[in-house]
Amino acid sequence: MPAISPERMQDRYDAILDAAKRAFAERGFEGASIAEIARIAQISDGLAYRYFRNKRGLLFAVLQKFYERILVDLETQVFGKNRFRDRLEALIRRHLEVFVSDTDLCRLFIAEVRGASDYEGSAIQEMNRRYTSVLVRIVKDAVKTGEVRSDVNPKLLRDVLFGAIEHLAWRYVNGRGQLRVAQTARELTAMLTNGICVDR
Amino acid sequence: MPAISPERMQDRYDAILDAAKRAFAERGFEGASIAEIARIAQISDGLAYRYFRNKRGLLFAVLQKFYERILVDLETQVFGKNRFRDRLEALIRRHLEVFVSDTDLCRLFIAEVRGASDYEGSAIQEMNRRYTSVLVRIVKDAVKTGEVRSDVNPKLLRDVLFGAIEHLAWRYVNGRGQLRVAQTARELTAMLTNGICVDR
Amino acid sequence: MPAISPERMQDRYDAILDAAKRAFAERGFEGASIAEIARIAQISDGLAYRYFRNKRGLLFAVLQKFYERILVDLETQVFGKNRFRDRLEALIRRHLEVFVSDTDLCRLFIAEVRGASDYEGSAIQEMNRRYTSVLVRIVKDAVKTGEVRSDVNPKLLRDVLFGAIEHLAWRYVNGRGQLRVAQTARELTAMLTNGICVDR
Amino acid sequence: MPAISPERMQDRYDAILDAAKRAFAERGFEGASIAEIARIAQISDGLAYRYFRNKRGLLFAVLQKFYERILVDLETQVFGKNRFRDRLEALIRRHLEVFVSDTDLCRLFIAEVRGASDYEGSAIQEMNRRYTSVLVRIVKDAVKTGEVRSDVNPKLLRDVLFGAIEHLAWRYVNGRGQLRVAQTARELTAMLTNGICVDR
DNA sequence: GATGAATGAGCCTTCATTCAT
DNA sequence: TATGAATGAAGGCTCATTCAT
Repeated sequence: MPAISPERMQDRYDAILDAAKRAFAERGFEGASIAEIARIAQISDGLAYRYFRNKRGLLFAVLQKFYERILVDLETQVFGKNRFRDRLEALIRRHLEVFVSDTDLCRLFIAEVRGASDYEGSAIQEMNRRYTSVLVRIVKDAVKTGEVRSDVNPKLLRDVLFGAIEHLAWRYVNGRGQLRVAQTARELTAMLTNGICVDR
Repeated sequence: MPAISPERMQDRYDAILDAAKRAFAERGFEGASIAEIARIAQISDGLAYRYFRNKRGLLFAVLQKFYERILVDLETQVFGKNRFRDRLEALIRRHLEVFVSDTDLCRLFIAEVRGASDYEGSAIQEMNRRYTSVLVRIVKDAVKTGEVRSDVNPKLLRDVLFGAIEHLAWRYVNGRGQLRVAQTARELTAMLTNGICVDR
Repeated sequence: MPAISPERMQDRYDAILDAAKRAFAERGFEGASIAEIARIAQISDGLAYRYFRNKRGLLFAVLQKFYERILVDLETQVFGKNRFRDRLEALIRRHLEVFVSDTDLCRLFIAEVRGASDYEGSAIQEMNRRYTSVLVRIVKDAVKTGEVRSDVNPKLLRDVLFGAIEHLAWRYVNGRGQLRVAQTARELTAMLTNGICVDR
Repeated sequence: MPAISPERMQDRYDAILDAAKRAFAERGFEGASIAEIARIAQISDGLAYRYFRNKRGLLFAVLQKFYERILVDLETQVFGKNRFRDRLEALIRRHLEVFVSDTDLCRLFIAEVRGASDYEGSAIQEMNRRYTSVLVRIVKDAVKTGEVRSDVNPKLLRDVLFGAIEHLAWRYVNGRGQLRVAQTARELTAMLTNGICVDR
């Protein structure tokens, strides 16, 4: 018989994760302290280290959970459509929406993790790969159906799309300007599918 | 009458800046210490605070100087061409080249400054604006000459292009993969000018 | 009626003691943790505190058991001889052998216990007293038989002998140099019995 | 011109060293904290790290200074005599006196340094070597003059003597029993020079 | 102007021990 | 009896910044 019930352990785990999410979101990784997180979660400092390897592991767990959630959402939205253009626009829209609904977590990932050395080979990187591979899959499908030209480089497109969105969402994430989700999704879809030049 | 000549002051300034550039490039902002920078520049710790407000100001000065240099290079390359496609490809190629020639400074900017709160309203941000506005200018010119469709959103294109390049250069900056400058410039130009779809 | 059989309790006790012996020997007292000992003994952390007062008590129990073993061995060897010189050499040889066969436990005792304040009045100290009193006994016997001068101070001799051996064994215990047991026993016996000076 | 005078630096250095000596002596190495030492020396915590590498370095510096002092004293006393027995007795007496006059430093060295891994190859070890080599020197001299038998192993004698003294002084150092310096010096000298046996 | 000594706040982590289950 | 979750104190060290010289 364990000293505490599995339910309570799970509650603790969730409480710590939630506290960390809030603290990291509000103050960033460096700015937040284990002591603060423990206080919010109403646990002792040391207990955090029983549930998570260290402060960094806590950050990764927060983002892991985040990615699990948005990955399911993305797949649901994208594969609910059949035509490539609809799928692409759905992907763009959904991805933009994440920046609106989870602004702090997005900033956290971009600012504190994606550029760090321990990102390489991490579980977060694997989640990111799965997330962006949704685009690669729909492009490959569309090449088969003839909707997309066969000489298109899917990985370049992936970089273009996710790089572009991150770039334009960054202003919003940092509290300046707004993010017109539907309109941007339409425009970006058109730009990528049709190109910007008059004649070709 | 100053105690030291203006020339010597400038030398000092340059020496500190150069030392900071090296230290920040090698160890990142947090990893570098004022003591180390002072040692490289062969000055005392305290003197650094006479030339720069604080460690952060030193970082900004390093990147300011960097931006001044690459801005001139970009304009030279881009406006040396006449046709829009050539200008676009030149811009992309030049921007990619910067990631190759100044890898550390690019990582520095992306990882340590662009996501920070003090970037907003800073001189660095202004330099970044000037740098990316080169693209906006050539697009507007091309709309006038009929090379680019008039319904293209220049700012969206700017985000797409610079976001895309940053995204694909990030792998290279972090030491994994290589950066095929010429080929990527060609492919990306084609993707943006022609679009990815077969019919439109 | 106990919840577990006395046999099982004894097994537990022995398992913990053995685990502690290994952990302390490998990492020293500070370096070893209760958690590690519990893991080796396949018990929980808390259970260790039912069998031993605390970490320190565990260490003392380990050394207590050790002393019980070497005390019997020493008496067997020493009192198997009749002449004083033979007894003395046997004692020295046996004592030196312990440093070779139980190097880690010797270091543990010397480094972590003998200099500590809680050694005073402890059961370990009592064991040590019994161990060293073997020398005192054979000296007193030898004074009666006329083998040893009656003005010899047995306690001073005890300090000289055990201090000397510890001093010369310390190098060996710490991994530098070797310990020539038989030769050292002979030389040391001669030095103490005959003295170092030519005339007297 | 330095920011503070060399005299003031030396004063600081001495103050820290003295504070450390007191703190270590009273509470042992672990028991003393940098904060406490800094408070006694009336400096800030951080400043201690400018004068000494770390807490361990501080301890070594304290003992280094101690050894320098007692080495000079020992040589003065020992080489003030001519005959071997007088020299030996002077060495023993002087060494015993150190345990009386600098009890805490002796305990510090024995308990906290001599058994530690960083002692090996340290400056302290070198000082210790010089200190004990005084005995080796007088023995070799005495072999030449015929006072000591030529088959005596000087290094074994060194271990016997210093090991013996440490052993018998340990009780005193730990506050139990007293240390009869003159009497012990006489007895020990006799024991070592004449041996303990009646006939040989 | 230049120095570098001095400051002191700040933070992660470990681990012996307790106690609810 | 046994578990192991929970506690929480404790401390060395770094480093940006200031200021006396």
